[in-house]
Amino acid sequence: MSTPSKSLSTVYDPRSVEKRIYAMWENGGYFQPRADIGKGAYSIVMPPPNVTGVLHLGHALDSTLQDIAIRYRRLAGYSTLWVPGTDHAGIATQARVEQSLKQEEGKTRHDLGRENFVERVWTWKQEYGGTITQQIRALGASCDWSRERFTMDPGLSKAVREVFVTLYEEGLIYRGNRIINWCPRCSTALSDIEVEHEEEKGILFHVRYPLVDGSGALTIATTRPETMFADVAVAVHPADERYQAYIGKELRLPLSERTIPVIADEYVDPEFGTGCLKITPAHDPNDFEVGARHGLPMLQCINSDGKLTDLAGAFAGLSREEARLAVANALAEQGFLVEREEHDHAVGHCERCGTVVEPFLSDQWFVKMEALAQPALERARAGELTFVPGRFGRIFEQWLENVRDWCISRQLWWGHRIPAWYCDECGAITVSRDDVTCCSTCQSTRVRQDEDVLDTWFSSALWPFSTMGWPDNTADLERFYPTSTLVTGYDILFFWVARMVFMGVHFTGTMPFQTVVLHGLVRDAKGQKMSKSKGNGVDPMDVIEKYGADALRFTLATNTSPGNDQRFVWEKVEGSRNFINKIWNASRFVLMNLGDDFAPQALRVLELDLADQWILDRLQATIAEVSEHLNVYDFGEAARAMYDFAWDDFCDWYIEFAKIGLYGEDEQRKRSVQNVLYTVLTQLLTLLHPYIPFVTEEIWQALPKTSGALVAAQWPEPSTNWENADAVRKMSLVMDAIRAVRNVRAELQLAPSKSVSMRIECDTDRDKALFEQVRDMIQRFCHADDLVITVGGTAPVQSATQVVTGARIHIPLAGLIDMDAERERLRKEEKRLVSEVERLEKKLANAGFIAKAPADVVAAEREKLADYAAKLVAVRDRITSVAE
RNA sequence: GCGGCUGUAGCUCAGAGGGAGAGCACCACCUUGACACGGUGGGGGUCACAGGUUCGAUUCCUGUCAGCCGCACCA
Repeated sequence: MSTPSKSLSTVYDPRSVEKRIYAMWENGGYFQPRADIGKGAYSIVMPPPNVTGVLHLGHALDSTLQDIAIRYRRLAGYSTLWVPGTDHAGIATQARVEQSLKQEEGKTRHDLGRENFVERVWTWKQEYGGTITQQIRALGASCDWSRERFTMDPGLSKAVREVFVTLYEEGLIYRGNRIINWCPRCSTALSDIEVEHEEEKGILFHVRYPLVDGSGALTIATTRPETMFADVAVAVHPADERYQAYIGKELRLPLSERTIPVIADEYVDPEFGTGCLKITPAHDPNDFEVGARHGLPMLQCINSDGKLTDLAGAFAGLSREEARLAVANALAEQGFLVEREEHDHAVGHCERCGTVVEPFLSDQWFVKMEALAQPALERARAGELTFVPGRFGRIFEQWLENVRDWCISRQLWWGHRIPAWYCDECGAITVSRDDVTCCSTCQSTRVRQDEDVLDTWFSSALWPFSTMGWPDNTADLERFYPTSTLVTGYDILFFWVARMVFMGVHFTGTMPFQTVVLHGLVRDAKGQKMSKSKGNGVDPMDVIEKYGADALRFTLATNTSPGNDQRFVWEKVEGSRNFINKIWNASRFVLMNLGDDFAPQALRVLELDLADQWILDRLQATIAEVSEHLNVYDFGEAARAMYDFAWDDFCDWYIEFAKIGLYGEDEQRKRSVQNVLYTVLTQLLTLLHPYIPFVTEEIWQALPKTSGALVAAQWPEPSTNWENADAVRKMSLVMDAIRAVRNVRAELQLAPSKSVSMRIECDTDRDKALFEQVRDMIQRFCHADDLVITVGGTAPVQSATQVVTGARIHIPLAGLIDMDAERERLRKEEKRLVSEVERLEKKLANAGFIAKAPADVVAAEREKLADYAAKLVAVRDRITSVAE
């Protein structure tokens, strides 16, 4: 094992560390829930990525946030379980295997046959299924791989069957001939939410349909003239005076010899188009309803492959797109086309392949939503589910209030085959938990199983409990279900979260999780969505390769704010890498200064000096702040608190203060500082561990007397013993003084290496005592070889002067100082102070403010005014004494 | 049409009813015994606009404008 030490590189190298550390954790069983229940159970199920997919930044963000939540609870003493797994991703996986089949062998799945094809997909899964889980490991995810699940595992398949059959028996799953969303390219039905609507420019064709009796014509308006061969009526609004006389008459459908009736239906909007609506029940969901109301026939003129049927006569065989033009032209030639009007409308596209979705009449299986949505809704409204951020709760409820039945059958081969068998003898349907060999009605053995499989989201909806062994009553289910938190992107709120909720409520009687944390998308540097087609994607594995997993994690977690998108910028990763390197080097510093014989001891308050007291106060405040943010899943804010403490307070200030004690002669002082350094570092590493687990573990392993692994260490408690407002107040004065001197040095261009003399004139003996106490710090930080501290007195004219609370700091610079510049600087300072004083005087002169503002606010403002006023007096004095 | 998000420094973004913040970029200085993936100092913002509530608003409310996103869609 490499140890950070003097002999080692000053730059942390994640590549030499991460694999080894991960293997140590995984082989050590650290990711499995501890046996003793400790503070209680805390569990998360991982949103299962596509088994044959590769990791993208969205997964990386999602996994990082989950890992932070899990590692935090593990350190805090909970028995934690994070269940990983993958999803069979029906359409995507099938499409990929079909593609390779085509490329390599020039075959289609139909050439292979169902059984062989499915076997081929399983082989594919064996071969590529491990990629993404390996990538999740590379990220450092502390999930329990011994419990890894796949949606098509026997256990989970059993759960799917149980749910399907139960819902069928309850009448909540039914088979029906209805209009569904059909993707002609994927050749399967889709649910409503798998359709993406996009605004497109279209044409509204006005077409004249002549009356059979020759007494005139009605003009309908349609964007889809190619569907007119399946028209079965023209509808007008019953109250539309223009068309009263036409209701009940027959029209002759142009381009075909059929006649269709004019009907009246409230659905028609008289204001739109011509007020006459052609009714095509098999090709439009609204027309389907109208047709059903009026008992109209359902004719189909477009097939499942998107081409026109024989019903279209001469147009049969054309694609939908070709037919639209051809039909419009034919209508124009024959004088039926009255007008072409530009018309913007939203067109549905297949979420997966982008093909325009066809409303298609077919036999499909549906989940009846009302009975499932209602109880879920009631529980959500009763506050049984917490959303972070809260606004998603309303969006979630609105969706559940309006859901329509869920089409769950897919015309694919890869997935959970629908457990329904049709009898060729009597036509009955047998739905069963076990495979069926004979009809449950007539006992015939001439039964065949439904060809379709279930929507992948059907099995995902059961994930929180199916992964735990449901429907069996397992120990895990008992202990870890319902789960504590679900972390996922807001983009699958409806697809996944909502469905888990109603399935969980229905089948387990409880919400499947208590809290849902929704994060945003990771976009590219310009704010655009990353996509393969745009080629703007960033591979997380490249980031890990170049900067380490910790840097990637820290970048993603730091730049997240609840529910909002973030942009991926390489410079941010660089910043994270730099921070990690800073931690590494601060640790090296501590290690090389502890000495070989170091044994941590309890801190003895009396031995602590001001800087020690200050850093411990800051530490406990940081612990409290980080814990509070993590408790409410505010990952970004927690990270910021740690970053500021680590870099500013610990590295920039405390380590520099510590050097005084460390390099001094006082052995006891030295021990004391070593103990403080050790305490702060170990606790800081623990705080940081959920975000940057690798580097913190690596350092932890090198620290003396740390037993075991950091992954299983203890989260620090903020200790009230370390609260020390007095030390903080004093230190902030000291730091102000140091900054003031640095400022003078920089402005007067005094090289840092050039030492100076200093004279601090205090207002009171108390102030003098304070500066005497921190004399070493001031001299070291200001590089002052000579420091005089007095009460009152007069400084030489040839000095640069800074005024701080309670004192004036003079740096005598006879001959070196441009007094004109110094006077200018003082006047600038005077101006600043005057404006502050005026602002506060105005505020305090306001009677309303004095009367109504809280007393402590008024007091604080008065104190500020007094401070500024005193400084102003001092600055003016100085201006007078340096006047020419 | 309904609903939501965003608008703060050149860039990317935090923040909060009471003196405008960070990182990066920029300028100047510094090889000080953890770190140049570093240190010190500095410049830079009417917190989109207009009203309202309040002693006090960049923060809360309403509206406007701009950008983005859901949901529902009338052919």
